[in-house]
Amino acid sequence: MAEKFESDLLRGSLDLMVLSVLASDPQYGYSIQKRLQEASREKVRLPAGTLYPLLHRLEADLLIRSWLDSSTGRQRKWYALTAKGKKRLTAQAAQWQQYADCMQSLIGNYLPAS
Amino acid sequence: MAEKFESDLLRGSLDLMVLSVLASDPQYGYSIQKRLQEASREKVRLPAGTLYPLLHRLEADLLIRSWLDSSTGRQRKWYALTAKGKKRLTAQAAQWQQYADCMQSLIGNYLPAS
DNA sequence: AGCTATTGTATCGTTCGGCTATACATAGGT
DNA sequence: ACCTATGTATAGCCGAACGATACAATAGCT
Repeated sequence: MAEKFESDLLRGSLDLMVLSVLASDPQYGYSIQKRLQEASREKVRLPAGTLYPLLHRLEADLLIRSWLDSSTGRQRKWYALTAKGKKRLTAQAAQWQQYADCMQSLIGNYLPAS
Repeated sequence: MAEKFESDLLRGSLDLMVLSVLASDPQYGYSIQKRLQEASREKVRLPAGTLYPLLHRLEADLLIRSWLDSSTGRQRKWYALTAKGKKRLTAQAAQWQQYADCMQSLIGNYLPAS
């Protein structure tokens, strides 16, 4: 129970996960981490060394934008989806769906009876 | 149409794909390549530089075993699942299903109307 | 006979993302 | 005083997927 997914499984999907978390409302790094953790029932636990470089990449690609909030004593860096990011989210989600369908048809026979 | 999946999406799933292709009957490298290509409707096209190292890894892990067939003039290297490989296949398939469910719940809202 | 595409296996070096380890700082509880 | 949780960040390692390249036998065409 609560054993993490293999790292390589996440590869190529983490961007999509983070974009989807940011879709509903702005978040800061740590809250993204917690949300993902919660939404996946502890199966996705992004180490800081994964999360922050990822956010920097997304921002460099203009998929998200950020601003600092120092008003709360503890400094937080908030992130929000850009228009480009929203487009990317729907595009990536659609592609992921196709990919999942493909995998499903390949491995369907070897899945435990549901 | 027939545009390939991004490489990173495949990452961590390729092992599973190949194992599933080998589950029904033994195959040689080139036939695996073609089967996967066909089963995915051209969306998965494994380059030789990906496929052969992958097969060597699986064999080193004792998930598959191989033998040469030189009787047909053109030399082929056949691969078959080992008992360990079969177990790995079902385990990986189950894990993938969980992962897919997790992704689904995350991105479900941003999927095009089905 | 010569040419080309397909079949078939293999390795080298590059690229790039996720990870561990490390660093630093504030807040709250005991 | 100490420890945990919160919060952001970087450096360096590791390993898988890839493009390029190599080599060889076969099939089909003209």
